[in-house]
Amino acid sequence: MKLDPQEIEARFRRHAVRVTRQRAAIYAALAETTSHPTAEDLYRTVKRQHPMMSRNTVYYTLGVLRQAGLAQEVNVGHEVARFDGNVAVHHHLVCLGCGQIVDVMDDGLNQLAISSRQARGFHVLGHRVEFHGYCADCQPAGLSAMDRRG
Amino acid sequence: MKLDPQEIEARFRRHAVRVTRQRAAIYAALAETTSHPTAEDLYRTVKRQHPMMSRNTVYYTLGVLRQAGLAQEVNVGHEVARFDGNVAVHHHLVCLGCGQIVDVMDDGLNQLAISSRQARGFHVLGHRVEFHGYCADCQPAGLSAMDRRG
DNA sequence: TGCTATGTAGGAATCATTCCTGTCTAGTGG
DNA sequence: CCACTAGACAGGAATGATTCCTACATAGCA
Ligand SMILES: [Mn+2]
Ligand SMILES: [Mn+2]
Ligand SMILES: [Zn+2]
Ligand SMILES: [Zn+2]
Repeated sequence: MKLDPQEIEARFRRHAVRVTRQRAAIYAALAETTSHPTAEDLYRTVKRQHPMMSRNTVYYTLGVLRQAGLAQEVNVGHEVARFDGNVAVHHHLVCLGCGQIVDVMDDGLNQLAISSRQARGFHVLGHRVEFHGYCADCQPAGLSAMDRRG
Repeated sequence: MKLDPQEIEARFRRHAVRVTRQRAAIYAALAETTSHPTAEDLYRTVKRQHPMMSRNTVYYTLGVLRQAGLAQEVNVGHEVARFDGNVAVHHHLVCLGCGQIVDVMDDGLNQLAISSRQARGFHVLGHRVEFHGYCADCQPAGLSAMDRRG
């Protein structure tokens, strides 16, 4: 959904992030999609309105947004970094075929704990769950509807 | 624990992996540790016994072992790839301070499911849970024992 | 024991990300 | 409203893990 420039500016100020055209454009591109774009995706998107935009600014800005808590990095497998403007606690479902990443909002998953015996003295701060499988468009041919049940 | 060369050869043959000194050495180094080493770690370890070993062979072999189901890649954050000779289904606990990765074997975590409403037509094959926090050696100074409870 | 598909060593190439440097400007205080 | 300065920007160079390429070696098999 389209994000009001005023709202973007308000969020930046609330998080002590300096307001610039480039940042607003990058954040808008990130926050208005649920596709978990790469830095390069954002660069291409934003370059349409800002032809002078450099990749460096995209990377730098993503770092700033991340530190400010306005964005997070999502890592799937060892592919290029993908970014998420949704900073609510949530998890992901990844298609092994086309690489798309879908949000999974599920309170149950947010409650996962680890037994203290397994915690090995760690102070655990959080966790991340990543489901993988094939999306409807990528189901391998040999996979029948029956196999898909459950 | 030390792994018998005979056992290594047996596993290779069972998984239709050609037996070479280099592979046996790489697999031994990987399977005898629980530290989830990087390719570079394995290269350095194995190079002591095999001075001619090339990095390429390490990468190539890790690919072969992975396809054969004798190793898996573990990705934490966007750091360099780490490898795991433990192919049983299990999860990980990552220290945000020193980067160490500890195995978490917990049947409960292996049972996680996703509601069909959230599955969005995906055929889900598996999932991965990654806990993060600070290990005993890396607990931030400001963190008291009280905070650590729970 | 020889053949052939595969593996290996070493070096070049790739490419996402980071680093560097010289402008430029948002925010601020006078 | 103006000037100052910390921080942001563009563009290009550097980095570094991983992959690619190629000529030589060897495991597995008849
Ligand atoms: Mn998300
Ligand atoms: Mn493990
Ligand atoms: Zn797909
Ligand atoms: Zn630690």
